[in-house]
Amino acid sequence: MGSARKSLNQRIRTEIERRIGSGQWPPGHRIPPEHELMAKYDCSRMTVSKALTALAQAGIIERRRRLGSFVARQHPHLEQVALDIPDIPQVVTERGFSYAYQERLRRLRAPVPSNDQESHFDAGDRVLELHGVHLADGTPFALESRLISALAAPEALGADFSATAPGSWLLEHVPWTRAEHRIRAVNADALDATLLEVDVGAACLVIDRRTWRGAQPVTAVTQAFLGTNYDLVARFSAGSSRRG
Amino acid sequence: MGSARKSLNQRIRTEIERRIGSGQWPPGHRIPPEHELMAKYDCSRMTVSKALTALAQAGIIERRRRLGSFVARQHPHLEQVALDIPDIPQVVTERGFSYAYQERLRRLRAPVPSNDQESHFDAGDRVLELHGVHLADGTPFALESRLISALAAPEALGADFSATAPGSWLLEHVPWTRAEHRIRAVNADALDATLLEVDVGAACLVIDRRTWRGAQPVTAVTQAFLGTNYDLVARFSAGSSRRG
DNA sequence: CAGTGGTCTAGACCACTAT
DNA sequence: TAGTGGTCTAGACCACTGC
Repeated sequence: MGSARKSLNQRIRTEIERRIGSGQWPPGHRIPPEHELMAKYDCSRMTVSKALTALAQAGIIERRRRLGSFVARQHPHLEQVALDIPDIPQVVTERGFSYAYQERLRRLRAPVPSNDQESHFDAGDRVLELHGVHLADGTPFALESRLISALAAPEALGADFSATAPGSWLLEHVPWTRAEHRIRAVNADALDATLLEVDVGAACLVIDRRTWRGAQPVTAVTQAFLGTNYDLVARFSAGSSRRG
Repeated sequence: MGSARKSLNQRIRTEIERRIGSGQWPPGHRIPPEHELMAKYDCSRMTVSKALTALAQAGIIERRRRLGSFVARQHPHLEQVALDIPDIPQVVTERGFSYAYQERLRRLRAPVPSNDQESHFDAGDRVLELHGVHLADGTPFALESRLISALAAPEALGADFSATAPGSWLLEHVPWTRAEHRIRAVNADALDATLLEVDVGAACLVIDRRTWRGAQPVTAVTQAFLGTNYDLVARFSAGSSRRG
């Protein structure tokens, strides 16, 4: 791939990653200490340190005082990969279909603390409850039931979601800072089956998402996709953890 | 919440994150330039730079020469969250059950290029095909069918997987550097249902995983969980992207 | 041109920990 | 005690880009 147009600390990082990726430096292998790398690359300690610190933050190496730096024995990414959470209108459009959101229910009510999906809302809060169907060329693509905090997003109460689906609207108006997701597989019940136009019992992929803005709960949403319609994709590449 | 025991650059980072998380600095807001932060915290530019660089790498702010640093308008994490991929023996053990892997099939064969899950293997390669059941206290917990490249892991051919499940064995012997995952929902077919001891048609969460070591394909595995048995969990917190 | 970030230097002091 | 990483300083030069 490319070359030269990188900073020195980036080149040091890349070279170490290459040795690890090729197996030349197996898990547990000791990486030369900073002063050796300083000599090898003829640079200051800060530069070496920047490269090694980045590798440590990415979980590729482990650094221990007095002992040195080592190729990580346990890939932390083993259990953590980047998951793409779908923006449904975007997914539908990318597949070449026309997208539409069909609202089925809208009401303002108090949150029910005993319900898992809404237990994070303030007792004094009110939530806008929205049920709807995401359509691709007029055919049901996914079901959505959502709660929006009136405290976090008062403008949502009067918003029109026929042009912009609630999820997209929220992203623009109330960006979140924290999110939790759960991914499940369920058999479609009678209502699901009717709305999705599938047989009762069909396997559906369900995503539960809850978001916060700081400490303030923003939304809780459950989206159901027909199993044969949609897969989630996740991946991990050592070295390009972000900005890839 | 802890305090004091943090480095200065960490405290600067945390304070900026707090202002962003609270909405005090909304998306698009300009963050004070480095020289102002140097004065405010009475420190050198390197220290301020370290804090801001970390925030930029986490996607929380965007930095542009001549213009300054700004709170990111579009959360890159919107569509990317950290997903925990389960290590099945660990999950079972954590739930307080005894774990066992029961091998159902083992054979060496050529990869079938037309099959999606094995198309990444070299035509000249041979794959060890393994089918098995993960048991929790003797009860089926998950099904697994796996292919292991003989080129990447020749020692696997003679390995005994009764003590260590194939996945765990591979982690120790042939760490991967790249992985791809697909998550689906399917209805259990007759065989699945028999092995998992559930009704035909029960919704199952299926994870397809393919891994590489550098350019060398290592393994392809499909794991099926009973929908009511297991949920995947993913989350994102701005600011504690790792190590958290 | 001037203001900003990107990177680097050549030191320094401290914390930690195997020996 | 000695070797290692963690952090910081007080500068420096350069690249980029809006004015």
